[in-house]
Amino acid sequence: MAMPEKPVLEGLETKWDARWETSGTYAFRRDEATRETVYSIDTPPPTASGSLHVGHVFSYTHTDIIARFQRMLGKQVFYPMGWDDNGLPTERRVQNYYGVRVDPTLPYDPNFTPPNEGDGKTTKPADQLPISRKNFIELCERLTEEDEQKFEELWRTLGVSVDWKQTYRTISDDSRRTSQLAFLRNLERGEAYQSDAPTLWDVTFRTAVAQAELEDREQPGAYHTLLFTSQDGDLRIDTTRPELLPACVAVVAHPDDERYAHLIGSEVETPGFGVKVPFVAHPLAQPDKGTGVAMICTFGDTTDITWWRELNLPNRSVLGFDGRFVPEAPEAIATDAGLELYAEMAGKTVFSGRKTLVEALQSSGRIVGETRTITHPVKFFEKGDKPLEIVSTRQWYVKNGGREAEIRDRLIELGRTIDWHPDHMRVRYENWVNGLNGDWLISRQRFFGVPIPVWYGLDEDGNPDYDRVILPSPDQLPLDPSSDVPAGFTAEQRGVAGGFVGEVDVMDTWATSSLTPQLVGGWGGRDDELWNLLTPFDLRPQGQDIIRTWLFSTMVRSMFETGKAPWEHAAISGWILDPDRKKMSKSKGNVVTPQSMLEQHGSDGVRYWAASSRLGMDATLDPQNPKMIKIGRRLAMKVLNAAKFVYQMEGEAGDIANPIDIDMIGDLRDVIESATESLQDYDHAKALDTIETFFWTFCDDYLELVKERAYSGDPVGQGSAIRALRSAINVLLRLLAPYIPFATEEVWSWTNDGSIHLAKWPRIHDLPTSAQSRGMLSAVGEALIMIRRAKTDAKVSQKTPVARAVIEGPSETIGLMEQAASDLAAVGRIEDLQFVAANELGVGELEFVQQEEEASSERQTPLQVVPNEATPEQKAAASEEATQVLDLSELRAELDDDN
RNA sequence: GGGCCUAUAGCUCAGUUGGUUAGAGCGCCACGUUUACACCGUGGAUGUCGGGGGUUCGAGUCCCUCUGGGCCCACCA
Repeated sequence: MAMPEKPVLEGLETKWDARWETSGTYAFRRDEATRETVYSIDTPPPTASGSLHVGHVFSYTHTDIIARFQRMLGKQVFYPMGWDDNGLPTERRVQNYYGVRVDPTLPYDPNFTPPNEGDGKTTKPADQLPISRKNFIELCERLTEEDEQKFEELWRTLGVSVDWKQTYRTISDDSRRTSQLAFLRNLERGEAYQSDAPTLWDVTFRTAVAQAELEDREQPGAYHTLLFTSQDGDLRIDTTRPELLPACVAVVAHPDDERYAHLIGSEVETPGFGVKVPFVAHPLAQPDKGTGVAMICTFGDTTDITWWRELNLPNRSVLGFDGRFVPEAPEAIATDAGLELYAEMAGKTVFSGRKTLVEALQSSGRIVGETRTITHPVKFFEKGDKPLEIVSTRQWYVKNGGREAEIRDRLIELGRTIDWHPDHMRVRYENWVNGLNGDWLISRQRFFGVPIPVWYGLDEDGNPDYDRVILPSPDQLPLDPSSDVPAGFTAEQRGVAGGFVGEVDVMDTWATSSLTPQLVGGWGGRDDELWNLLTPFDLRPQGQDIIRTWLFSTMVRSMFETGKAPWEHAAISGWILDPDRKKMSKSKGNVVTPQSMLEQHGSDGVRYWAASSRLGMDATLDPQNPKMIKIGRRLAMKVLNAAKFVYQMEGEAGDIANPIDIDMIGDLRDVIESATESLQDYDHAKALDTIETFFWTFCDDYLELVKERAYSGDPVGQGSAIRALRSAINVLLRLLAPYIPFATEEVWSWTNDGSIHLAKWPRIHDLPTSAQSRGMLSAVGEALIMIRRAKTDAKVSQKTPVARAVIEGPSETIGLMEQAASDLAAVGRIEDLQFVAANELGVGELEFVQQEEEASSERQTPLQVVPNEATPEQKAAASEEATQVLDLSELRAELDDDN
């Protein structure tokens, strides 16, 4: 391919993405693969309905660098891409985009067309058109497909070397089948079970949520002091949730609290409702909180659940699934006044129920003192807008060690079998495992997701008997129990006494994405050969925020299925912070769209920015001034230009004979060794630093130094230089290829047929000389700097000819410099270049060294070259003197004569 | 309350098992258009290594402690 007159970065993304696609550059060549030669990646599936942000670009670049490195090492890289279309984000987006909502009672309409087709408007639920579940799911599939197209375009622009034939969607038939199969196997082995128990509940979405989906938010609240009645008279109890008083089942104090010891075992009466409840003791009660006595309600918080369980208390729930007080008062409320009070609260929300109760008790004098407002952390569903309530419902769970120490220990053990990058991320995993307080709740009362594939038998009254679980046969999968019929039944028996009813819940989105290795790897009899080829996967790359969800849940599923960890390495990327060191997020309005970033600065530049951060380290990005991206762009540009410069040198490559050429290649050998080692250790940033540092030295010093010789016509010197230059460029391109794949591929194409990304990673025995570096390049670089500085100090062009120059320094350094004397003289335009050993004190104790200043009096163009070790005073003196005697007009004249 | 990470030049960051005078890039200042590169080149200035204490011949590095920043978990009466 022809080398362009003036190489540019613009357009390289489109050009090369298309060629990589048609050439199948990144295709996984299965027939050529064995487990030993495969490098398999368990790529994170981005949420299809979200938008990609710079954080994605950041972490996917990290993964891509590893993928490209491994590919160049000769591995068959299995690098798939998946999309997570399950879950609430999709559901919500579809509701708003099409203006619809699910009504599960409606029949499927095959000719349905959505009322709206546009993004950006949030329609109110009242305006949304009710449609059947199946129609809704079809819309979800349609919209996510459109989203996935956009995502793919972005990844292609970024140069992520994914094999686009290896893609999966978590809503596809295969994925649903895999997910349901894995669930049924968990069920078969007793790892999945259903239980009717208090559950954290989001009243807006009307679904149960799992521990991993919780987050605390600071909320305003208020302490009220209620007066209960004990055998001693008034008993003061502080609470922030007075509205749960009708659900009060006991009051509790710490067993060692002497103030209340005599009351333990007695009964007290609740204010307003007149219910007698036991006074119990429990170590979780904190004497210093409030009055030291707490009321136990079903259920105000998770501590209530613990008390309720451990103290074997009755359940008097008052909040319904909609977060409102249920119509019927708990049976324990028997007084007329109590029933009347409850009737006022029934049907109200938590907020107005509280108001009603507080006003009633204040007027009857059973709330005393001032209410004290506070702010305190309250549990929320991470995607929800209202505080979670706790309701008792039947739900499906998968064991995760939250209740069994033995499972926890195995999970910790498996976590130690994988290499974490960085290593301390393992601690986060272990902290999470050790802090679990319940099994994994996988059922969700939602519509879009993978259905739980079971039915229940109906008794003779037509009520479901949840103990009679009817299971499908594996060949029925994937299935939807609300439309499919279990074996041995007919469709007419659905909902009929003695018949069956389908489970209406779907699985948590993590229940499917915890199976990404299985989804993409052909598990479950779909492709056993592939599964054996890929597992355990080599790499799980992901963000640190989803260690507790994705990483953990994948580990759980793998432990139950295989008894092993699903991967050998986990690479954890950090956050993107804005200039104020805040995590970037949509709600803060400080996000930059990756598309605009890539368009504006080019993919190689953006990749460079991402690559300069180590795994696990947060990176800053100032969208107004993306410094690192600009530097990356400059590097890519320099690669194009330096390579072009080298390739346009005419002349035959000869043997590497010149000492400086040998030494440069020797330095390059060290770079290859160091960069390879870093990359094998998943330290892409360190490798890049090593490569880049050498590359700039190569351009600024070596290339400048030898270019005169490369053009000289001296067959030996020229041949050596050209050979060295071409070898070095060739190696440097390959070293940089994982980082800046577009610029390097462009340059590679000028002199090669195949893709650089399928070229072999450089090895030291490929170099044209096996000699070790003696540090000549850096010594000569020093000399170059001295010469340049002298000219800069003299305020003359670097091109200015010099009659005589003397370089001083320690004899060892001088010796190295001397071997490049002719190159130095050529680049410095020095007629008479001499080297003088300075006294032995040299390095280390410079301030005592008296440097002799050399000056040529000939032709009155003195150039003083002062070794870098000189003190600032000496430098100043030298420069001053030189300036004084310098005849600039004469210099200019000489320069003009040259031209 | 428990845990993890982090603090080095104005900014973003390197700094290996402790070892001469702590580095790079950006920015800044000065100079310069040279057989590729103005999306450019050359050179220069820039530090209480967050504070305090300790170990050591020697500490940015190891230990203790305090402080700031970030994150996770627990608490939620």
